[in-house]
Amino acid sequence: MALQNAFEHGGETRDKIILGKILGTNPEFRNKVKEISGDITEIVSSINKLSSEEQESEIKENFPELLTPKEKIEERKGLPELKNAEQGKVITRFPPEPNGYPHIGHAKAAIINSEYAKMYGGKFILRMDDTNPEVERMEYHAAIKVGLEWLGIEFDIVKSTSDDMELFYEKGMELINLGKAYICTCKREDISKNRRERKACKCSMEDIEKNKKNWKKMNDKFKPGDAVVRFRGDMKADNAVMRDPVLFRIIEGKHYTLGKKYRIWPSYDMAVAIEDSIDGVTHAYRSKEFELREELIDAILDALKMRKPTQGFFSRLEFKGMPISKRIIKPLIEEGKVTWYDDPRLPTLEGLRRRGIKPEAIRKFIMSLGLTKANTLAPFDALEAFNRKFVDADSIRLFMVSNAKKLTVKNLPTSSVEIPNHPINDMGKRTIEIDKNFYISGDDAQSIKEGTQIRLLGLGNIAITKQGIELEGEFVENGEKTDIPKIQWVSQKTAHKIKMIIPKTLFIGDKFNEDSLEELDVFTEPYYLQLKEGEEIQFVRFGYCRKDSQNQAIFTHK
RNA sequence: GCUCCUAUAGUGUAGUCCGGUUAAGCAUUUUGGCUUCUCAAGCCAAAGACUCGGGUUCAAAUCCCGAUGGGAGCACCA
Repeated sequence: MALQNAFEHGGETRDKIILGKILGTNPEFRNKVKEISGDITEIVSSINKLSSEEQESEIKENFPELLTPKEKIEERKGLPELKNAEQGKVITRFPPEPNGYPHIGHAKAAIINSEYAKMYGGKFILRMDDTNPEVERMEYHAAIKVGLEWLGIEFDIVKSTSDDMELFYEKGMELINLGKAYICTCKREDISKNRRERKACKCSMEDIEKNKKNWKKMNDKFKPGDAVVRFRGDMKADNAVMRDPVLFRIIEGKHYTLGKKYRIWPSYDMAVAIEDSIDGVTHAYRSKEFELREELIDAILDALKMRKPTQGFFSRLEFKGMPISKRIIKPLIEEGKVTWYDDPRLPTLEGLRRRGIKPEAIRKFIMSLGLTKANTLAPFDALEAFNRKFVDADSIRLFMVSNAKKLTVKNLPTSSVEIPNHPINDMGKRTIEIDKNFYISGDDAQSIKEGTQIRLLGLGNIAITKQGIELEGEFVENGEKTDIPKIQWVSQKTAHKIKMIIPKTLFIGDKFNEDSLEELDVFTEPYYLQLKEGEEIQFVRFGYCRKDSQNQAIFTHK
């Protein structure tokens, strides 16, 4: 063994390493460490005296099997195992609030939870967490559904938290009757101040009868802000969330599905605790800003003697320079700095879709990030790499020239060429009508020298006879030379002009990048018009792009 | 300020729970090479990491203590 190690590490080994290896493979030696370590030191020093050639021949002679390369360790596939999980009995859930457009962060929560359900052959619930009528809208509700559908996520149950309003009241009443909750009529600022200073207010001293009366008053007399229901936690707790948090409050706004039917609404903690418990959720995973709520949710369920789910947390996912929060995106839209939530510079699902990112790539990408709690500020190119793999196999290759320069070619033998749509896969061919007038890219035109040859891809070699603002060339019969620039081209007579949109990082540091959207006028082949909207294409030597419309393409990535 | 979470190559992670069979695996990025009528894809190779300081131990990325960096909570938002 020592011999092998020495050989693998440049002819030198160390006794500590060998000792570790022996104890690792043969745990029975672990209580005899003292006895064997002397032997090891001896063996190691004798081996280190040998030259590496001697070591090698020694191995060949006595232990030839050691020379076969070591097998690589296999990496764990998929997500880490769940605690307390039983095959077939796992229920997970994704509870978005319909208060905005879905983004990559939603995708992470939805994908992780749905993967877990799949992994254990369990069920997956979509629950619209709609307990704040002031900010929720049908528009967002619909957008979330569309986004999830696009991602290819399937649900066994779809519901809304507000379906269970009567149950919340029932449980709220129960908590009041148990003395585990009380009505607080203090001012908002005082509550906040007391929580900060860990002081109880006198409302918390009121008896159950008074609380019951006040609960009724919340339904009719009290105005929003006059009274809230608070959980009797522990005002001295280190975890600030436990300092008598709000369970119910009065909101008079119109709910997007229930209208004005209710005016007392449960808070997040109350709603999540009850819902997860009655929905049978076994594992509740959410992003880690909720970590402190774990204790509270358990406490609420304990007080009600209800079943508790296993909770877990993962880091938030954001991209460098791509804001996720409505607080930042909304003003950008209002100022016209981005067009809408589907702007390809945005990490919204709509934005990613429009940019040409495939749902499978998002799924793979998110799975690759794992369940870490360390902050993830992923670079976009990691997502791009996954996407490229999905997109490459069935992206039609088309010619496109930017900053077009004219090229006139003499002696062309044909008036049309047939070009395959994909270099490897059979995706058919297209025929391009040509005459002597071409466009080539400005960058290429500049680097070409007079008197040299170039190859127009799919067409043949051209000897350049004149360089300048416009180029001239002559067709070369047996264009066998391959060690020359090979460039894409477009026929002038059929050239189709489109706008190429290149999205870039939206923010540099925390400053809006004024050059985050580059627009180019480019020419492509008429075949572009026959492609479906939304199709992914690769403009040869330029990159992958998504057809946005007949006159516009969006650059996806290299 | 108080409380909690977190720290592995340029980047993202595996390994950490239960210390040794791995002088740290994978992906991405970068750089070379092969292949090619694309600067794509594919194939091969190279480069590159355990935040710092103590402690425990024969042995620490792994356990303990401390420091430092990053994030979150301290809402009648979720």
